[in-house]
Amino acid sequence: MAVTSENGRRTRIQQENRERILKAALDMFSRSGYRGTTLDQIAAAAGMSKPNMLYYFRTKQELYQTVLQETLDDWLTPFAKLDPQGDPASELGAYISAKLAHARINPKASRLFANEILQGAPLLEDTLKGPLKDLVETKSKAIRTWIADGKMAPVDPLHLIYMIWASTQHYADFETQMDALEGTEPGTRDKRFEGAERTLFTVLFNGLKPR
Amino acid sequence: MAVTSENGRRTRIQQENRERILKAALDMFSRSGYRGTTLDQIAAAAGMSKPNMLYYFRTKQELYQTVLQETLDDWLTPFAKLDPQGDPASELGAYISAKLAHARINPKASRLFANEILQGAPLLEDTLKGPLKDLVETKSKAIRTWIADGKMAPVDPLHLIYMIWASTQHYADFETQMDALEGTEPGTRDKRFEGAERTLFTVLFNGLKPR
DNA sequence: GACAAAGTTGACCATTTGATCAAGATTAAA
DNA sequence: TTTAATCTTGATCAAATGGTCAACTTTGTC
Repeated sequence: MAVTSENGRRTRIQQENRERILKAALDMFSRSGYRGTTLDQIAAAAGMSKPNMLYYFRTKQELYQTVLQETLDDWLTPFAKLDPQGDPASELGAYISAKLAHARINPKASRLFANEILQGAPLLEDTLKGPLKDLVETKSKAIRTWIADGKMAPVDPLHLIYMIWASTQHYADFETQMDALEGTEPGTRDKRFEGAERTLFTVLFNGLKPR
Repeated sequence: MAVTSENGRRTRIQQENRERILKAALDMFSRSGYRGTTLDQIAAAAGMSKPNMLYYFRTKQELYQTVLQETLDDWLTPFAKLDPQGDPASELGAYISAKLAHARINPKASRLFANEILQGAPLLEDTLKGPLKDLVETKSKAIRTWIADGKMAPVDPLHLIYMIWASTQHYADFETQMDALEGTEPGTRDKRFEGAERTLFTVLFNGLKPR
């Protein structure tokens, strides 16, 4: 018997437990990767027995894919909002801010995603080659238009996008390294994100000014 | 009996086999991480039996640490070469080129490193908090001097360093994503690295011009 | 060529881990 | 309160995996 009835409705308990499990799974998978995480760990973190957890997600794969899919949606949203009608400074600025906010608020999602890409993205291939690719092409076109209109310096849109992704996600994915370099006194993390935004704005805006 | 004699000298066979094992280990660990890689896989990739491999590296940990340490040295070298006496454009330019070259030629080393940081860098903590931290502080000082001398725009050195690390390493760590977005026809990869260098130079140099 | 050291591996072991199952406990609708 | 569906878990299993060992082969030195 499936855990959700045919009509797809979920009981109160299902709702709560699925949520607890997915949260625990994100915690563990984002830190240790798929193979590095055990079902026992997730079950313990979710505060229930392993068989009970497997009552909600039948296999480790299914659990992992569910977590991954949910984080991926978060990841795509801000990029889709980039508006070709706006001007580059405010649009790219808003995008950078959104990406940094995501790295600050939900670093685990970013790490899970990074982990998956590092392993060769076996489960992400379809999304990357489909929806993401389409999105990238659309946004690249917008950037090219901005350039043609003399609103920003001529740079390859693709590499500009990579640069923004890289230097924002870095604050989530490499947080361990930054903590080691800067220490972890309270407040350090917030200051870091402020500094990141200031520096990215300075470099990118001056760097992309039309000339 | 240890695999290397007390005098630390290695036989011809030891030399060759260690090298083969380390290469195979880097291949596997960089793709699948520590937990995701099995000794059987590494032994097979190295073309020898598992017990024989364990004759050269007594445990999986020891093998992993050896690989990690070797890649780490590569990672640190170009950064150490950044010369405060030079001018920012040529020094940072050379550094960016070196980092991109490293990402192009040895992406596996970069991925192994990224993997380790993502997992919380349990084995790298000492290096990060010691040698790397010292290096970062030294180079930050150099950048601050450049700024004080009016040779470049005022930006937080730490975040500038992060930005350079992020946007160069990205070309190794997220290669899978880029391949999915751009396809994998022959030549694509080389063109990508050219475009990366061009774009990074444009954005960073214009972005960091003194004003 | 003799022989000690170095190198090699099939067979095996103990532990970990994803998954199953039967049996019991809880929940909610009537 | 009854009862069927839902929820929960201890016990258990089979496969995978890190590591050991004894026996055998190869290498290099005299």
